[in-house]
Formats: sequence, structure tokens, C-alpha cells
Amino acid sequence: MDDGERPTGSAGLLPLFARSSTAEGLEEKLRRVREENRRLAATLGAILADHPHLRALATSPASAIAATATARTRSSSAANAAREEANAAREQVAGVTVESRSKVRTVCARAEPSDSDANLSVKDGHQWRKYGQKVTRDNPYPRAYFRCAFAPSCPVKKKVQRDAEDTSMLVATYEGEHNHHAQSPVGESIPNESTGYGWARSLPCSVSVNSSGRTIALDLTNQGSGSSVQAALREVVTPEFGKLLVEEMVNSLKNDAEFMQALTTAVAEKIVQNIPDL
DNA sequence: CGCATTTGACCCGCGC
DNA sequence: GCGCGGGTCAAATGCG
Repeated sequence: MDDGERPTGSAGLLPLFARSSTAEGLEEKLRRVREENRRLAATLGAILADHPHLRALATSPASAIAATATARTRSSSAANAAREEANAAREQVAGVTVESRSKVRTVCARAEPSDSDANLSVKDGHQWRKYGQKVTRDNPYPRAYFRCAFAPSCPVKKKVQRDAEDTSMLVATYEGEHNHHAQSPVGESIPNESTGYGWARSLPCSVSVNSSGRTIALDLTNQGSGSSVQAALREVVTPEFGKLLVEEMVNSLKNDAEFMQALTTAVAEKIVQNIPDL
């Protein structure tokens, strides 16, 4: 997508990370950063003020967004796994439900239209090697078993199965934790097509959105050249689409105090990194 | 030819 | 103890 294009919903979002080719003074940069911070804080404050009901939703494990995806999940083949994790800590980002216990996470993601039953894939920045497939009793669609292919010693396993009732949904269950960084040896790049799992290990927030728009991953540690929330959002299929995504993301995250704190911290760190002399 | 995927067989845990 | 079902193994197969 053309860098010049920008989803309307993200207009003005974090322009501070835009690369400056000029040798404009660090002071000026700092001023812009501070101004941007003020704007962001004001915007978030206004949003929170306008939607106090979302605070209650966000603090409830059965929050609205989680309910949409989770309900589908639990009513189907993934119900057993989901029930087993009834006491698990829950994390969520718009459109994606992650239920986690210490080492088990269930992730719902919209399947790519091109995904066949034999080609289930939930991209998450890791390389996986399929080692088995099984048709389970309560789901006509086969369950695929994957191991992390990046490191032979990596204990992480992943199960992916199409939802029996909503076949456009994939349910991925992760077991264990990667003992290496989320990176593939041959660079399985996931520019705008990944599902969230990395946030479990890193602070949110670069934004990766799959083409269906139901899956968003945030990873602030993923700040390659030109990479930023703004840049990532530019890769969203259409400006309208991006706007919707932004709204959904904001709605689901803005009342999460932990997320906001993490976001603030991460943004501050990035500012410091971008201004070495600061 | 090497590597990833497929797929049938086998193992193991759990419920009856 | 037995049967069932989920999970894993490993040989066969396909593909680049």
C-alpha cells in the first residue's frame, strides 16, 4: 500500500514516529513528541469519558468483544478446551480472543478464505512444522498438530481446528512457551497478516491485521524501519476498514488499565530510543 | 535430493 | 479390564 495513503480513522495517529529525513533539531523533535503525547492523552480521556459503560465491559471477563468470538468457540468443538480453561486468565484484543492459563492459550481467528481444511494456518510470527492431523469426534473438520520449527528444543505445540459451527473461524490452541524469540530462520515475514500471540510475551503494539480484519496483533517491540502503529494501519486493506479496526481496537483496549499502562510505558521507551540524546 | 507434509499405526490416559 | 478417543510417531509421498 502506498505510504501516502492513510486510513481515515488513523489520521494523525502517532505521526511522531514518521521518519524525518532532515536534520531538524532534537529539541523540535522533543517538542513534537510531547505535543503528540498530550494529544493522545486528551483523545483517550475524551473517549473514556464518552463511553463509561465500556469500562465495566472491559473489567468483566465476559466482555462484549470476547463474548462474540468466545461464544462461537465454546459452542463448538473448542468448547471442551475452553471450559477447561474456565479459570484461566483472559486477554483480548479486538476480534481475537485469547484465553490463557500458565502455558495454554486458545486463540480464535478468522480463517483465510484460501485456507482449506488441509491447510489450516494461524500465522503468529513463528514457524511451525505439522506433525499430525486427526479428525476428532465432536468436529467434522480435522485438527492439525504443529510443533515449533524454529528451535528443535522449543516445547511449544499448536493445535489448529476449524470451528464446527462457524467454519470461517479457526481455533488455535498453544501449549507451552517459546524458549526463543518469535522469529523465523528464513524470515517468515508477517507484514499485515498475523494473529496475536506475540503480545503474550512482549508489550503491545505494532499492529498487524489479517485480510479479514478479524485479527489484530499488537507488538510495540516490532519497530522496524518505518514500522509503527500508523505504518501498520496504512497496510490495512481500505481506509474504511482501517477506521473500523481502530475503533474496535480502541473500544476494547481503552478501558484496560494494564494495557494503558503498558502502552504508556512502551511509547515512552520508544520516544527515548528515537531521541538518543534525550 | 532434501525437506516438509501426509497419513495410518501405535501409545496412553480416562471413563465405564 | 476394556474400549474409546486424543495425541504422537514414523514411513511414504510430494514438491521445489
